[in-house]
Amino acid sequence: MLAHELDARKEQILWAVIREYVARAEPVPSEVVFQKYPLGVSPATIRSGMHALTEMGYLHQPHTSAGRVPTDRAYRLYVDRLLAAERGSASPEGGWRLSPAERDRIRRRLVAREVPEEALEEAVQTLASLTEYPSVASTPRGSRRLRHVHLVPLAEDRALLVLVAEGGAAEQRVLRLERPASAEELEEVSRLVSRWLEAVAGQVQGESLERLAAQARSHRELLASVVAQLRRATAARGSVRFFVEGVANILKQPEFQDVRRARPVLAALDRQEVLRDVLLPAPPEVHVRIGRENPVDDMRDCSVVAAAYRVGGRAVGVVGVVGPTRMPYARTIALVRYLAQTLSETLSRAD
Amino acid sequence: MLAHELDARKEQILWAVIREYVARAEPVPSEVVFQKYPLGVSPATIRSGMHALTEMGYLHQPHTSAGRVPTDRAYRLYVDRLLAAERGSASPEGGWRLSPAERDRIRRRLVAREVPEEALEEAVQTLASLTEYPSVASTPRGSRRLRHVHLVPLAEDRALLVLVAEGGAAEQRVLRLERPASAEELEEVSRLVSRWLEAVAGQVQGESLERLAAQARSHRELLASVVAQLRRATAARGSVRFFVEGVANILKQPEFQDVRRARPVLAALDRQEVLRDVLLPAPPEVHVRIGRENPVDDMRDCSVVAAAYRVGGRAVGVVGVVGPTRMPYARTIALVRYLAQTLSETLSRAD
DNA sequence: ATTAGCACTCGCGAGTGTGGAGTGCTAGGT
DNA sequence: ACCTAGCACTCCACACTCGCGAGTGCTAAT
Repeated sequence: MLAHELDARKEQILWAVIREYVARAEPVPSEVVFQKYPLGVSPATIRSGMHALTEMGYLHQPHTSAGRVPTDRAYRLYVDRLLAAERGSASPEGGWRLSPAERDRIRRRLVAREVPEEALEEAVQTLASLTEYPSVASTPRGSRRLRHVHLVPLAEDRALLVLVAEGGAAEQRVLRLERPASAEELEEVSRLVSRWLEAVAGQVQGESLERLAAQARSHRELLASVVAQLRRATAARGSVRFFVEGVANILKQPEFQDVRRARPVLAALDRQEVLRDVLLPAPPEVHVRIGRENPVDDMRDCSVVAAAYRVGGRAVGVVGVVGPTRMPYARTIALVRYLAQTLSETLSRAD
Repeated sequence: MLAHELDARKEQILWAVIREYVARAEPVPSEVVFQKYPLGVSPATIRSGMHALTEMGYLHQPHTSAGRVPTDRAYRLYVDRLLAAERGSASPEGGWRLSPAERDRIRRRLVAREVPEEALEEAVQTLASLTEYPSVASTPRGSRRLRHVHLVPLAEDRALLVLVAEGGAAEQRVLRLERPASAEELEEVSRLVSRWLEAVAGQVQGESLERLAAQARSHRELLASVVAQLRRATAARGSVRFFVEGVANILKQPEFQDVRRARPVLAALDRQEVLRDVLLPAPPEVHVRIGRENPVDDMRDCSVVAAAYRVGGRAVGVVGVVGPTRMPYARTIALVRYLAQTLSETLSRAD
């Protein structure tokens, strides 16, 4: 930690190297910075700045006669500045505005997706095609509070159990009946359970469910099945699945031309538990994880940009992309943020 | 087509080259065949046989001083023989028996998956881990015949529309109500629509739905929403999604070490419409598509082994794997077949 | 018809040389 | 004190050669 503060010139040089490297994917020499970025000083001076930045850990030099490459640390500083600048002013200096055309494209693809799954699928597809990175979304984590249940007769030996959660999300389970039940009986049990759910304010817990089962002897078997399914359902509601799209995009990136680099990343994207670790601890605002900041070692060459989406004001899931650390952060952040926001609106409307 | 019939020796040589190439992933020289496969003739004779097979289009020689590689045509012949042999006898010569341990592993992972989605997810995961190839399953194509519907009150302005299809599969949609409806009204409309569905034997078509809407003036708006959702739902029921798992596996294969070869395949696996083309026309029995037999050009270096799974006797979806053409077909076929069968049982039981 | 022997071809990896890119340093200028 | 031009130095990337080894196809012998 030689110097936390970079003087103005070093910062200019650093920004230049980052921008240039993001575009070229190759080490950036002083000459290029000199020509493309009007810093008003000669290549030699730029070199000396780059030298200092290298010692400070912001730049890396693959070998003696190579240009410089930004480190994770450089990107981190850059992104922090970016986000700070955005918060600072309405029309931020370092910010990025999506073109109206793109905004429109996103909106169009997401409106009128009634079924949440479809909306999510559409969302990751859109994100993957706009960013050209693998894109991921988690399924909404439903409220664990159930509001009421409904039993719908299907056949003599089967009924459909409809669970309605707080917020209106519904879910269904097929119930096998040990002995045939009349429509009236089903109706009665539905009402019984629903009333009870209201009574305990929707908080369903194992033991209380047992008590309920014990209470109503007359419908013993039927209630037992319902309880069993309720328990499974509440357990399952905690679990999250992921929609992933565009994994092949990662192979377009020059840094992943070597299969040995690409495979760990692709393998990680295949594993649900990895996605959980990488994506889920995303705070409501846009979140950026750069290189080794990722909790999974296989992702050390990647950055994750993610944002939570909301249903009815509550953050219930996450959308994001996984790309190389060399990434146009401003644009990616803007895209992910806008997509999360649009998705939130879509889902809140449908639900 | 110089000779459709291969004499016994040529066939022996061809089988040897195939088996050896599947194991080594490198061109097979006559010497290796001579040492590992007791054909009772010298390398020189084997060479002459290989030469003939090359002219017949069953083997390929990458360059002058290289061994031989099987062509698509060779694999096709091999697989045809394999399947024919299986049909011929109970304990087939070229057949492959899964070990009891593996059968057990498959069964264990699939039993007691109530929700079809979970079962499919589990199925592709299992298949991917056993074969080490990308694995795919299509969601069950539901019957388009609806049996009855149920409206469940959610809030003042919303109701849940539960659609029950022939066979018992159910599906739900959230209905927004333009004006509040009483529980009784919902009940009445449910019954109305259901009765009508029975009347037309569950065959729902656009125009008839219109007529229905016209009939019952008293619930005009409510019916209109229901009809709209019904139409969407029947449209959606035709659509199929795919579960894909283990795509990174393809990068383990030596033939896909070059990103330029791997990318088209991974990109194809990302595209739903490609999966549709490649997988869906699978007849009930196990189906094998080798190399250029695939309808998609990007898959020309791959083979697809797929089998339909059934619910209640009706083939409703497909599971399969995508691997290199160099593939242990006997084992892969056995795995896919057994998995499809087990999945069928699981789903038929749950549904 | 099969086989041993052999000449021939071709791919592959090691080793080498060279051009060029980009730096770091230093001496001199403002 | 800071900047810059010039230059020596380092090291990579690429091309080129060379020789080895692998595996074949042919031929002549059985």
